[in-house]
Amino acid sequence: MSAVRLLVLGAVRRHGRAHGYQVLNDLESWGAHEWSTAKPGSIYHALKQLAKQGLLLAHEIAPSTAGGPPRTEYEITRRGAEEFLSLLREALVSHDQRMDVLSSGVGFIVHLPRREAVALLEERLQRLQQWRGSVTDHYAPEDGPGQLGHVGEIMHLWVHSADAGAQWTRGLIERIEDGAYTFEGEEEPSVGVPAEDEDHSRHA
Amino acid sequence: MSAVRLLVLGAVRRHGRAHGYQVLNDLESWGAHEWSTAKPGSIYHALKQLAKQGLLLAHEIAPSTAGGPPRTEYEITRRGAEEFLSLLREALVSHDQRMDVLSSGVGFIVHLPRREAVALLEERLQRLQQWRGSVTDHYAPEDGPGQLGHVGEIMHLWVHSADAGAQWTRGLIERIEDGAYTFEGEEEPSVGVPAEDEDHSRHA
DNA sequence: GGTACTCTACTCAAAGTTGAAGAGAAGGGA
DNA sequence: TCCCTTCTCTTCAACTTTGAGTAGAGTACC
Repeated sequence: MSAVRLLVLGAVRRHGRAHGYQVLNDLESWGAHEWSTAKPGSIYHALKQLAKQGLLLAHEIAPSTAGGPPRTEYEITRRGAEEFLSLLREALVSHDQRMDVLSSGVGFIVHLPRREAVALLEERLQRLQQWRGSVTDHYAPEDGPGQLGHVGEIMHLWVHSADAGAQWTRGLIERIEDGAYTFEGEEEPSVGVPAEDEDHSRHA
Repeated sequence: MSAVRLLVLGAVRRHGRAHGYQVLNDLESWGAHEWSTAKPGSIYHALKQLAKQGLLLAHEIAPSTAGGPPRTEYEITRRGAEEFLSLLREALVSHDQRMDVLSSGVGFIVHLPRREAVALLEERLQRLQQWRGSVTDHYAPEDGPGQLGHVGEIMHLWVHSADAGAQWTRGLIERIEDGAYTFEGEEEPSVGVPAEDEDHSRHA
């Protein structure tokens, strides 16, 4: 899964209607050019592909002043919005070793209801755990331990990073459960709100 | 930088001469199919490209039994070996958010002299540190802290992962300095060796 | 001795990514 | 006014990656 689709879809969604350069600027303002593969080429390409697949609707705009490049505005479709949510869920849940996917997911996390966000992050924890197990298995089969030599350092690296990822995820879950940020369907900025009624049965 | 070139070059180097399928199996035996993008398509493609660029030499093998696909064996060239070392150094040093590059680097680290390995990892530490700084800068400019909202979680994620990476790197440096593993130019399996004479001026 | 499975070995079209470049408009100073 | 730079907006060729497909050869069962 590439982060670009999620990023582009999310950016267009925010604007209602946007052309490539706006999307570009949006992503830049989020710092996305630092941590993702979203460069002009990829973005314009993604816009075209998404339009071809019916997830965006392309409107050709004839430039009023005559001259200038033919610009195209894009609008998100119903299917596009669905795809956005589905990519977002996938990004939060999956242990994809590429951090840009996760970062994008975090960037859009407030577009989900608070409860779902927590549930997805908990699913993420489980998958991390499971993957950690599969790594240690793969590198310590029946030949006994310590036979690996320096290649065992690769396993070490992955385990270390899985643990760090899990720790970060737990921190985020905690902050969200404590009422940080404003999620989909919530109105008030949640500063110092007491536990909400509908929320007292978390972890159910 | 893609991990595939390094991986393929390293695999061919080990064998002296290898065809695509051997490389594939090699990588699989290192678990590389789990943590890298090295799939059959990428590997065959990389072999062809590397040959085209003069880093590998292609030998067409006419199949003895007549029939079967036309297989090609590859041999590493002098320039290929140089490129291998250069990619390896880059992989160890660069903070490339893709872990497959680092993993490949670790997998080949013993093909460098012990001293150089340590030096490169120390360089890596510095770069991580520097990058960590640039992330916190980007997300906390002049608008005062705490204005970020949930997007600040992205920064949190990156900082967390930079710290985890640094910690792992320090651990590896320590193990290497303590004599673990056998590096380029060393003969004996280094169990319990005392500090070597040529090595007492590390950190110079 | 057929048929089903797995292993060896490679190819290809479609999609994604990179890095550079193109071309008009807008500002600003000599 | 003319030139220079910077900003807006997009395209393109070259390269890489993906995911599925092709195809022969061993082997193993019943």
